[in-house]
Amino acid sequence: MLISTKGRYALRVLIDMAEHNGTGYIKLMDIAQRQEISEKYLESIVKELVRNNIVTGLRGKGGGYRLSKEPDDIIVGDVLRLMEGGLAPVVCLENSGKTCPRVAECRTLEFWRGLDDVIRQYIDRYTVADLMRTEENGNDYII
Amino acid sequence: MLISTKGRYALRVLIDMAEHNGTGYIKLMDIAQRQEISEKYLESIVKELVRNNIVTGLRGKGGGYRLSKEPDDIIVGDVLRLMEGGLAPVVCLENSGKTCPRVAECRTLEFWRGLDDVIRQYIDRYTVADLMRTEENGNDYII
DNA sequence: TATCAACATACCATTATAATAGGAAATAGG
DNA sequence: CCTATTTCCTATTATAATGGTATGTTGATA
Repeated sequence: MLISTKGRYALRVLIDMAEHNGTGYIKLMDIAQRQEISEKYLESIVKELVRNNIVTGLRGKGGGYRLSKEPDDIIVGDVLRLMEGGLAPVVCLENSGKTCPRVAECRTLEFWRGLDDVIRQYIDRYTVADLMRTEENGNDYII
Repeated sequence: MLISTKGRYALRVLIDMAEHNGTGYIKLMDIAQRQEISEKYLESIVKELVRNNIVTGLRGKGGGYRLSKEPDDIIVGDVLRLMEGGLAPVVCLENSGKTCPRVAECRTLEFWRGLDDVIRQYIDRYTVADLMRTEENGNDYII
Protein backbone atom coordinates (compact mmCIF):
# COMPACT_ATOMS: atom_id res chain seq x y z
CA MET A 1 0.00 0.00 0.00
CA LEU A 2 1.78 3.07 -1.26
CA ILE A 3 -0.48 5.83 0.05
CA SER A 4 -1.32 6.06 3.75
CA THR A 5 -4.51 7.21 5.41
CA LYS A 6 -3.11 10.73 5.69
CA GLY A 7 -3.10 11.23 1.94
CA ARG A 8 -6.36 9.38 1.39
CA TYR A 9 -8.24 11.11 4.18
CA ALA A 10 -6.91 14.52 3.13
CA LEU A 11 -8.42 14.08 -0.33
CA ARG A 12 -11.72 12.97 1.12
CA VAL A 13 -11.80 15.99 3.41
CA LEU A 14 -11.08 18.36 0.52
CA ILE A 15 -13.76 16.79 -1.66
CA ASP A 16 -16.20 16.98 1.24
CA MET A 17 -15.41 20.66 1.73
CA ALA A 18 -15.74 21.32 -1.98
CA GLU A 19 -19.13 19.63 -2.03
CA HIS A 20 -20.36 21.66 0.95
CA ASN A 21 -18.71 24.81 -0.31
CA GLY A 22 -21.67 27.08 0.44
CA THR A 23 -21.85 30.11 2.63
CA GLY A 24 -19.59 29.84 5.59
CA TYR A 25 -17.26 27.53 7.44
CA ILE A 26 -17.65 23.80 7.80
CA LYS A 27 -17.20 22.18 11.20
CA LEU A 28 -14.67 19.39 11.29
CA MET A 29 -17.10 17.32 13.31
CA ASP A 30 -19.55 17.36 10.41
CA ILE A 31 -16.88 16.20 7.99
CA ALA A 32 -15.75 13.53 10.42
CA GLN A 33 -19.28 12.19 10.72
CA ARG A 34 -19.96 12.21 7.01
CA GLN A 35 -16.63 10.59 6.21
CA GLU A 36 -16.75 8.22 9.19
CA ILE A 37 -13.27 9.19 10.32
CA SER A 38 -12.22 10.06 13.88
CA GLU A 39 -12.45 13.82 14.32
CA LYS A 40 -9.29 13.93 16.39
CA TYR A 41 -7.30 12.15 13.73
CA LEU A 42 -8.69 14.46 11.06
CA GLU A 43 -7.47 17.41 13.09
CA SER A 44 -3.86 16.39 12.58
CA ILE A 45 -4.47 16.08 8.86
CA VAL A 46 -6.32 19.36 8.45
CA LYS A 47 -3.64 21.13 10.48
CA GLU A 48 -1.23 20.28 7.68
CA LEU A 49 -3.65 21.59 5.07
CA VAL A 50 -4.05 24.85 6.98
CA ARG A 51 -0.30 25.28 7.33
CA ASN A 52 0.05 24.98 3.58
CA ASN A 53 -2.81 27.33 2.82
CA ILE A 54 -4.99 24.78 1.10
CA VAL A 55 -7.65 25.21 3.74
CA THR A 56 -8.51 28.12 6.03
CA GLY A 57 -9.66 27.67 9.62
CA LEU A 58 -11.73 29.97 11.80
CA ARG A 59 -12.19 29.26 15.48
CA GLY A 60 -15.03 29.97 17.78
CA LYS A 61 -18.74 29.76 17.37
CA GLY A 62 -19.75 29.49 13.74
CA GLY A 63 -16.17 28.62 12.91
CA GLY A 64 -14.77 25.70 11.00
CA TYR A 65 -12.82 25.21 7.82
CA ARG A 66 -13.19 26.09 4.17
CA LEU A 67 -11.10 25.76 1.06
CA SER A 68 -8.55 28.54 0.52
CA LYS A 69 -8.77 28.16 -3.27
CA GLU A 70 -11.21 26.93 -5.85
CA PRO A 71 -11.46 23.12 -6.13
CA ASP A 72 -9.97 23.18 -9.62
CA ASP A 73 -6.95 25.04 -8.33
CA ILE A 74 -6.07 22.32 -5.84
CA ILE A 75 -3.86 19.76 -7.52
CA VAL A 76 -4.12 16.24 -6.13
CA GLY A 77 -0.40 15.65 -6.52
CA ASP A 78 0.40 18.63 -4.31
CA VAL A 79 -1.90 17.34 -1.59
CA LEU A 80 -0.45 13.84 -1.71
CA ARG A 81 3.17 14.97 -1.71
CA LEU A 82 2.38 17.24 1.22
CA MET A 83 0.60 14.63 3.30
CA GLU A 84 2.91 11.74 2.49
CA GLY A 85 6.05 13.85 2.86
CA GLY A 86 7.11 13.30 -0.73
CA LEU A 87 6.27 10.54 -3.15
CA ALA A 88 9.63 9.58 -4.60
CA PRO A 89 9.57 5.83 -5.32
CA VAL A 90 13.04 5.32 -3.81
CA VAL A 91 15.26 7.13 -1.33
CA CYS A 92 17.74 7.82 -4.12
CA LEU A 93 15.25 10.23 -5.71
CA GLU A 94 14.29 12.15 -2.59
CA ASN A 95 16.21 15.33 -3.16
CA SER A 96 17.81 15.31 0.23
CA GLY A 97 20.84 17.15 -1.09
CA LYS A 98 23.16 14.18 -0.95
CA THR A 99 24.22 12.18 -3.99
CA CYS A 100 24.18 8.40 -3.88
CA PRO A 101 27.78 7.11 -4.01
CA ARG A 102 26.75 4.34 -6.39
CA VAL A 103 25.07 6.66 -8.88
CA ALA A 104 27.66 6.17 -11.62
CA GLU A 105 27.30 2.39 -11.63
CA CYS A 106 23.60 2.26 -10.75
CA ARG A 107 21.63 0.30 -13.28
CA THR A 108 18.23 1.01 -11.78
CA LEU A 109 18.17 4.78 -11.27
CA GLU A 110 16.95 5.43 -14.80
CA PHE A 111 14.07 3.05 -14.17
CA TRP A 112 13.11 4.72 -10.89
CA ARG A 113 13.23 8.14 -12.50
CA GLY A 114 10.79 6.92 -15.13
CA LEU A 115 8.46 5.55 -12.50
CA ASP A 116 8.62 8.82 -10.60
CA ASP A 117 7.75 10.72 -13.79
CA VAL A 118 4.81 8.47 -14.59
CA ILE A 119 3.35 8.82 -11.09
CA ARG A 120 3.93 12.56 -10.96
CA GLN A 121 2.35 13.11 -14.37
CA TYR A 122 -0.72 11.17 -13.35
CA ILE A 123 -1.38 12.70 -9.96
CA ASP A 124 -0.67 16.23 -11.17
CA ARG A 125 -3.30 15.83 -13.89
CA TYR A 126 -6.11 15.71 -11.31
CA THR A 127 -7.65 18.47 -9.22
CA VAL A 128 -10.13 18.22 -6.38
CA ALA A 129 -12.78 19.37 -8.84
CA ASP A 130 -12.00 16.37 -11.06
CA LEU A 131 -12.48 14.00 -8.12
CA MET A 132 -15.88 15.50 -7.35
CA ARG A 133 -17.00 14.67 -10.86
CA THR A 134 -16.16 10.96 -10.62
CA GLU A 135 -19.48 10.56 -8.85
CA GLU A 136 -21.33 10.87 -12.15
CA ASN A 137 -19.62 7.80 -13.55
CA GLY A 138 -21.29 5.70 -10.89
CA ASN A 139 -18.37 3.60 -9.80
CA ASP A 140 -20.26 0.88 -8.00
CA TYR A 141 -18.17 -2.08 -8.98
CA ILE A 142 -16.92 -4.70 -6.58
CA ILE A 143 -13.32 -4.52 -5.50
CA MET B 1 9.49 6.57 -0.41
CA LEU B 2 7.21 4.03 -2.01
CA ILE B 3 9.60 1.12 -2.61
CA SER B 4 11.57 -0.39 0.26
CA THR B 5 15.06 -1.86 0.23
CA LYS B 6 13.61 -5.32 -0.36
CA GLY B 7 12.36 -4.39 -3.81
CA ARG B 8 15.37 -2.29 -4.68
CA TYR B 9 17.93 -4.80 -3.50
CA ALA B 10 16.12 -7.66 -5.22
CA LEU B 11 16.43 -5.88 -8.55
CA ARG B 12 20.11 -5.18 -7.97
CA VAL B 13 20.73 -8.81 -7.10
CA LEU B 14 18.96 -9.99 -10.24
CA ILE B 15 20.89 -7.57 -12.45
CA ASP B 16 24.11 -8.66 -10.79
CA MET B 17 23.29 -12.31 -11.46
CA ALA B 18 22.37 -11.52 -15.04
CA GLU B 19 25.67 -9.73 -15.56
CA HIS B 20 27.64 -12.63 -14.10
CA ASN B 21 25.49 -15.18 -15.82
CA GLY B 22 28.34 -17.40 -16.94
CA THR B 23 28.97 -21.06 -16.27
CA GLY B 24 27.89 -22.00 -12.79
CA TYR B 25 26.47 -20.66 -9.59
CA ILE B 26 27.21 -17.29 -8.03
CA LYS B 27 28.00 -17.08 -4.33
CA LEU B 28 25.80 -14.68 -2.40
CA MET B 29 28.90 -13.36 -0.67
CA ASP B 30 30.24 -12.16 -4.01
CA ILE B 31 27.01 -10.37 -4.82
CA ALA B 32 26.90 -8.87 -1.35
CA GLN B 33 30.42 -7.50 -1.75
CA ARG B 34 29.85 -6.12 -5.23
CA GLN B 35 26.56 -4.51 -4.24
CA GLU B 36 27.80 -3.43 -0.82
CA ILE B 37 24.82 -4.97 0.94
CA SER B 38 24.91 -7.16 4.05
CA GLU B 39 25.06 -10.79 3.00
CA LYS B 40 22.72 -11.84 5.80
CA TYR B 41 20.09 -9.33 4.75
CA LEU B 42 20.40 -10.40 1.13
CA GLU B 43 19.71 -13.96 2.23
CA SER B 44 16.21 -13.06 3.32
CA ILE B 45 15.60 -11.35 -0.01
CA VAL B 46 17.00 -14.13 -2.17
CA LYS B 47 15.03 -16.70 -0.18
CA GLU B 48 11.88 -15.03 -1.49
CA LEU B 49 13.21 -15.12 -5.05
CA VAL B 50 14.01 -18.82 -4.71
CA ARG B 51 10.59 -19.60 -3.31
CA ASN B 52 9.03 -17.98 -6.36
CA ASN B 53 11.33 -19.69 -8.82
CA ILE B 54 12.99 -16.56 -10.09
CA VAL B 55 16.34 -17.76 -8.82
CA THR B 56 17.71 -21.24 -8.17
CA GLY B 57 19.99 -22.07 -5.26
CA LEU B 58 22.49 -24.85 -4.84
CA ARG B 59 24.19 -25.46 -1.52
CA GLY B 60 27.60 -26.77 -0.69
CA LYS B 61 30.97 -26.21 -2.21
CA GLY B 62 30.72 -24.59 -5.63
CA GLY B 63 27.13 -23.73 -4.85
CA GLY B 64 25.38 -20.41 -4.99
CA TYR B 65 22.54 -18.91 -6.97
CA ARG B 66 21.65 -18.39 -10.60
CA LEU B 67 18.67 -17.06 -12.50
CA SER B 68 15.92 -19.60 -13.15
CA LYS B 69 14.92 -17.87 -16.38
CA GLU B 70 16.44 -15.60 -18.97
CA PRO B 71 16.84 -11.95 -17.90
CA ASP B 72 14.28 -10.82 -20.47
CA ASP B 73 11.74 -13.25 -19.04
CA ILE B 74 11.90 -11.66 -15.59
CA ILE B 75 9.43 -8.81 -15.40
CA VAL B 76 10.37 -6.05 -12.99
CA GLY B 77 6.76 -5.59 -11.90
CA ASP B 78 6.54 -9.22 -10.82
CA VAL B 79 9.67 -8.88 -8.71
CA LEU B 80 8.49 -5.66 -7.07
CA ARG B 81 5.01 -6.94 -6.30
CA LEU B 82 6.56 -10.07 -4.84
CA MET B 83 9.08 -8.30 -2.64
CA GLU B 84 6.82 -5.45 -1.55
CA GLY B 85 3.86 -7.74 -0.97
CA GLY B 86 1.70 -6.00 -3.54
CA LEU B 87 1.90 -2.50 -4.92
CA ALA B 88 -1.70 -1.29 -4.74
CA PRO B 89 -1.64 2.45 -4.04
CA VAL B 90 -4.36 2.15 -1.41
CA VAL B 91 -5.77 -0.59 0.84
CA CYS B 92 -9.05 -0.35 -1.03
CA LEU B 93 -7.38 -1.85 -4.11
CA GLU B 94 -5.58 -4.71 -2.40
CA ASN B 95 -7.78 -7.57 -3.43
CA SER B 96 -8.14 -8.91 0.07
CA GLY B 97 -11.54 -10.33 -0.72
CA LYS B 98 -13.50 -7.77 1.26
CA THR B 99 -15.35 -4.89 -0.33
CA CYS B 100 -15.06 -1.41 1.11
CA PRO B 101 -18.41 -0.41 2.63
CA ARG B 102 -18.07 3.10 1.23
CA VAL B 103 -17.44 1.97 -2.33
CA ALA B 104 -20.74 3.28 -3.68
CA GLU B 105 -20.19 6.82 -2.46
CA CYS B 106 -16.40 6.86 -2.85
CA ARG B 107 -15.24 9.73 -4.99
CA THR B 108 -11.58 8.74 -5.06
CA LEU B 109 -11.62 5.07 -6.01
CA GLU B 110 -11.65 5.83 -9.73
CA PHE B 111 -8.58 8.00 -9.26
CA TRP B 112 -6.70 5.31 -7.32
CA ARG B 113 -7.55 2.72 -9.93
CA GLY B 114 -6.05 4.95 -12.59
CA LEU B 115 -2.89 5.41 -10.54
CA ASP B 116 -2.64 1.69 -10.03
CA ASP B 117 -2.96 1.14 -13.78
CA VAL B 118 -0.32 3.71 -14.62
CA ILE B 119 2.17 2.19 -12.17
CA ARG B 120 1.43 -1.36 -13.25
CA GLN B 121 1.77 -0.54 -16.92
CA TYR B 122 5.12 1.10 -16.33
CA ILE B 123 6.76 -1.52 -14.14
CA ASP B 124 5.46 -4.39 -16.26
CA ARG B 125 7.08 -2.87 -19.35
CA TYR B 126 10.56 -3.53 -17.96
CA THR B 127 12.54 -6.75 -17.66
CA VAL B 128 15.82 -7.41 -15.90
CA ALA B 129 17.44 -7.41 -19.34
CA ASP B 130 16.18 -3.86 -19.91
CA LEU B 131 17.73 -2.70 -16.66
CA MET B 132 21.10 -4.16 -17.64
CA ARG B 133 21.07 -2.02 -20.76
CA THR B 134 20.59 1.27 -18.95
CA GLU B 135 24.34 1.22 -18.34
CA GLU B 136 24.97 2.24 -21.94
CA ASN B 137 23.04 5.46 -21.53
CA GLY B 138 25.59 6.60 -18.98
CA ASN B 139 23.30 7.95 -16.33
CA ASP B 140 25.85 10.01 -14.46
CA TYR B 141 23.66 12.92 -13.49
CA ILE B 142 23.50 14.37 -10.02
CA ILE B 143 20.49 13.52 -7.91
C1' DT C 1 -19.68 35.93 29.15
C1' DA C 2 -20.75 31.44 27.94
C1' DT C 3 -20.19 28.47 24.31
C1' DC C 4 -18.26 26.60 20.55
C1' DA C 5 -14.66 25.02 17.58
C1' DA C 6 -10.03 25.44 15.97
C1' DC C 7 -5.40 24.94 17.62
C1' DA C 8 -1.49 22.79 20.25
C1' DT C 9 0.97 19.27 22.54
C1' DA C 10 1.80 14.97 24.35
C1' DC C 11 1.26 10.26 24.57
C1' DC C 12 0.54 5.36 22.98
C1' DA C 13 -0.24 0.82 20.75
C1' DT C 14 0.68 -1.73 16.76
C1' DT C 15 3.07 -2.78 12.67
C1' DA C 16 6.78 -2.46 9.21
C1' DT C 17 11.52 -1.85 8.13
C1' DA C 18 16.08 -3.19 8.02
C1' DA C 19 18.69 -5.63 9.58
C1' DT C 20 21.73 -9.37 12.81
C1' DA C 21 22.76 -14.03 14.92
C1' DG C 22 23.30 -18.84 15.18
C1' DG C 23 22.87 -23.03 13.59
C1' DA C 24 21.16 -27.09 10.40
C1' DA C 25 21.35 -29.35 6.03
C1' DA C 26 23.23 -30.43 1.74
C1' DT C 27 26.90 -30.73 -1.74
C1' DA C 28 31.34 -31.30 -3.92
C1' DG C 29 36.24 -31.85 -3.88
C1' DG C 30 39.91 -34.20 -2.02
C1' DC D 1 34.21 -40.71 3.92
C1' DC D 2 35.36 -36.34 5.64
C1' DT D 3 35.54 -31.59 5.70
C1' DA D 4 35.08 -27.18 3.94
C1' DT D 5 31.69 -24.61 1.90
C1' DT D 6 27.46 -22.44 1.03
C1' DT D 7 22.58 -22.40 1.08
C1' DC D 8 18.68 -22.70 4.03
C1' DC D 9 15.97 -21.97 8.28
C1' DT D 10 14.46 -19.86 12.58
C1' DA D 11 14.74 -16.47 15.86
C1' DT D 12 15.72 -11.76 17.79
C1' DT D 13 16.22 -6.75 17.75
C1' DA D 14 16.49 -1.69 17.19
C1' DT D 15 14.34 2.05 15.03
C1' DA D 16 10.86 4.42 12.75
C1' DA D 17 6.28 5.01 10.78
C1' DT D 18 1.40 4.48 11.15
C1' DG D 19 -2.84 5.45 13.04
C1' DG D 20 -4.64 6.94 16.36
C1' DT D 21 -6.32 9.02 21.52
C1' DA D 22 -6.33 12.40 25.38
C1' DT D 23 -6.13 16.79 27.46
C1' DG D 24 -5.90 21.35 27.53
C1' DT D 25 -5.53 26.40 25.41
C1' DT D 26 -6.86 30.13 22.52
C1' DG D 27 -9.82 32.91 20.02
C1' DA D 28 -14.31 34.23 17.87
C1' DT D 29 -19.18 35.21 18.28
C1' DA D 30 -23.88 35.22 19.51
